Amino acid sequence: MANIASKEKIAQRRYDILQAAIEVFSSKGYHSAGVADIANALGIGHGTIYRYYKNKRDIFNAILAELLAQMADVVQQEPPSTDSLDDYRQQLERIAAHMMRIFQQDPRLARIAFYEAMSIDEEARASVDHFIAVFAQFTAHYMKNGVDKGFLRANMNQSMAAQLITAMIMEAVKKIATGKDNEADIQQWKSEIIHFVIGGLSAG
Amino acid sequence: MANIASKEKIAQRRYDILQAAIEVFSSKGYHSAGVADIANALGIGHGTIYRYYKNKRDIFNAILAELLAQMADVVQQEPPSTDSLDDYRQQLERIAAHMMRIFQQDPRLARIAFYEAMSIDEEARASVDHFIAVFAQFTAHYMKNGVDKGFLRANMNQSMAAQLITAMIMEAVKKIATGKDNEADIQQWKSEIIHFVIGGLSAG
Amino acid sequence: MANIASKEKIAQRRYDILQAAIEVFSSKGYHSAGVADIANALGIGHGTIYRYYKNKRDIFNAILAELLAQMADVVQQEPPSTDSLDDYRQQLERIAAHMMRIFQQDPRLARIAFYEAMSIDEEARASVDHFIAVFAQFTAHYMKNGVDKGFLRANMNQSMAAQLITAMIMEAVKKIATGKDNEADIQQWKSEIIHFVIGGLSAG
Amino acid sequence: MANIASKEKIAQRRYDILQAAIEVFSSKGYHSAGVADIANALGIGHGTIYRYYKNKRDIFNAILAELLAQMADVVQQEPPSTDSLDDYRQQLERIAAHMMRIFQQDPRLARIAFYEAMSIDEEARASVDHFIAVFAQFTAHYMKNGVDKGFLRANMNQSMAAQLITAMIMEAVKKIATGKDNEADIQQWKSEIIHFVIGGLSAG
DNA sequence: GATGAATGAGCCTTCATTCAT
DNA sequence: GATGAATGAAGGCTCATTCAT
Repeated sequence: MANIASKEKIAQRRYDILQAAIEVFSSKGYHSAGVADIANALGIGHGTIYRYYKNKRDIFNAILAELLAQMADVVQQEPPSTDSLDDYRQQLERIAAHMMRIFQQDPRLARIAFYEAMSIDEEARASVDHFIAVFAQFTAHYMKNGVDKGFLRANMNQSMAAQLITAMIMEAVKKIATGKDNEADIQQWKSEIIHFVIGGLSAG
Repeated sequence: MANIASKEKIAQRRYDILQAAIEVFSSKGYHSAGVADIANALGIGHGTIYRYYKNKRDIFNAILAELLAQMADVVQQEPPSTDSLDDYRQQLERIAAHMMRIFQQDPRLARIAFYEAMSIDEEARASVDHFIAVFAQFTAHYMKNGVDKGFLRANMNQSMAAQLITAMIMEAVKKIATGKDNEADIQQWKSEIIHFVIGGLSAG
Repeated sequence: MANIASKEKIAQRRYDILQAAIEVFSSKGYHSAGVADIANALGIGHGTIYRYYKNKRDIFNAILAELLAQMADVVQQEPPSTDSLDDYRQQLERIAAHMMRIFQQDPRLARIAFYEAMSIDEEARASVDHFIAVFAQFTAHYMKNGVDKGFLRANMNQSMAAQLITAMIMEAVKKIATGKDNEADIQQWKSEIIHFVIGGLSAG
Repeated sequence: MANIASKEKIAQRRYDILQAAIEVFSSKGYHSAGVADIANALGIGHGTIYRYYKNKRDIFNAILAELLAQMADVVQQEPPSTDSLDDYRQQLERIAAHMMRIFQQDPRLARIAFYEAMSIDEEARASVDHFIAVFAQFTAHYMKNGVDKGFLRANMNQSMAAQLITAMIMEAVKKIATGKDNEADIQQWKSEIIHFVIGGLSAG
């Protein structure tokens, strides 16, 4: 029992550190932020941090992993295929909405994933790139399904198209995280993306 | 005469340092790269660097400024308006091609502009963001023209649409810089973007 | 309790660093001395120094402030006025003796206050100059009292006379700190100063 | 002939550099001043300086040597002995006046001799100290003469008294150089010093 | 378990000096 | 003779990480 309580406490501490680190990394940037800044934000000794994370880099990893897992959920919750253009449109809307919601809830994550992670080291960048690639692969998969079923046009480079759609979604995500876009704006971002995708991809 | 020769030499040295810095910054990242690395790459003393640039940050600024100027040329060389959907399509193609060419010629610049610059400090990030915003404004302007002339649909958020187009172009640019895409791939990227834009925006 | 012990330790460390810095600054000079020299003298890492003082200059400031405070005590412990030439003579003796004792105990301080401080920057110099000025003002004040009470001659420039007395005391101080003067020498220095002052200032 | 002209030119250049160095060293301080600052002040290349002086330290040496020589003149022009208290008083006045004039003409020298020189290295400090000692020895010599001839009291430490007189003169010199004392002030400084010395030393 | 004192690798930057032109 | 480009020693300072308490 004590063990369980202890485990919960540990988990809580790890979580608290992560939250503080998100705040610190997103406001000062990974390189300018010090481990001591994170500890200060929590009112704990900075040595304590090292009892929960191997090092500064490890904290960032944890943030990133958690965020990427959250983002991965977006596609994993989707049915692997749709049966009509309208179905696909709705799926696209759900995915975009879901993705935007993550960053609307915690806009600081956008800076961490899209800016800081890209300049720490090869591994961090690869980690994000890999997620984006996987996301794009899902998208490509949806499109292949649409082509196979005939509701999307065949003469496209599915991979590239998927990457462009992904880029549009990510762009909207960044803008929503960065700016002060409200719910109506989010609807518009989705609407504009849908226009491009449906208009650009639909068969005939 | 001596003065002219000297000025040329100085310009050459500044250029050499910039090139070495591009290599070093893009391969190790701004933060991990030292001024000494740049000097070593050139086989000169690191003190010499400071005769040509105020400090490490100043070198990065120069790289960024040069690159953004090059990118700004892309839209500044374009006519401010087009008269038909086909004209617009061609303009879009030119812009995308031009932009991709810059990074195809020196792919290292992509990492510098899109990754490193975002994590150095507020100023560097703002500098890139501002360029992107201006670029998107040009795009928005082209679209307003199309709406006014009736060859683009009126029911769009011009600003958002412009930003999404910009995001697609930048995405293609990054991919071309990062990957080993050849001329054919570049054609395809353009083609896919055109499909999205024309399909998604055209009237009727 | 732990806190108190900690505070004591911190105070001790600050004191140790100050002592080492006095040694290093007085033997090599402020400019030639490195923070690493101070750390080496203590057998500690140089980074440790920065936990106790903001920077090299701050260490010097602390030494100087401490010394000037000690010197300020000399006059602040004196009664503001005396009633006879003999009283005044005795006061002068006390002041000179007190001042000389400070530097006899730690001769290295003389170099720091009178030589190094003068060449670090405007602020350090002003700091010493200000102290000297205040000291001279006290002296001038004592003299005005003597003139008012009639035991010192009226036809003098009190400010200048005070500055000259101060200069004599400081000169003796420097000589005592620099040389290997013993107790007897100190008595003589005092005696000679008294001769000048009493002989030069006494009324009638 | 060409040689003579050349020698004159060289001498002129050395002199110009010295003057510029006096300005630069006295305004920024020896350590903060760069060789380039001196060259800039003259509008010449900083490499040129090294054709006239071995190094930065050598320039300072030259300034100091020149100044000390000038100061040495003050006592060397004096008769080795005087025959009455009044003669001695007049000699003292001449010496003080002469010394003050040097620094009134070029107040920048005060900072160089009394402040900067003390913190460069052992040699520079020794150089100034040696001059002061020699100056004090002359003064002591004058006093021994006075004691021998009976117009100065015998019960004094001639060396210390001489050093105190020297200190007073140097103090007045510094004040005159630092402040904006006019001719009348200079007279007063002399007057106050005389009062101390004559009052403090005269026999009976 | 928590703490924060200690550490030193590492990096930017300055500037006196040299020397090829 | 004059120049200023090049150099690299030198040093101040930061901060991630360790570990004794």
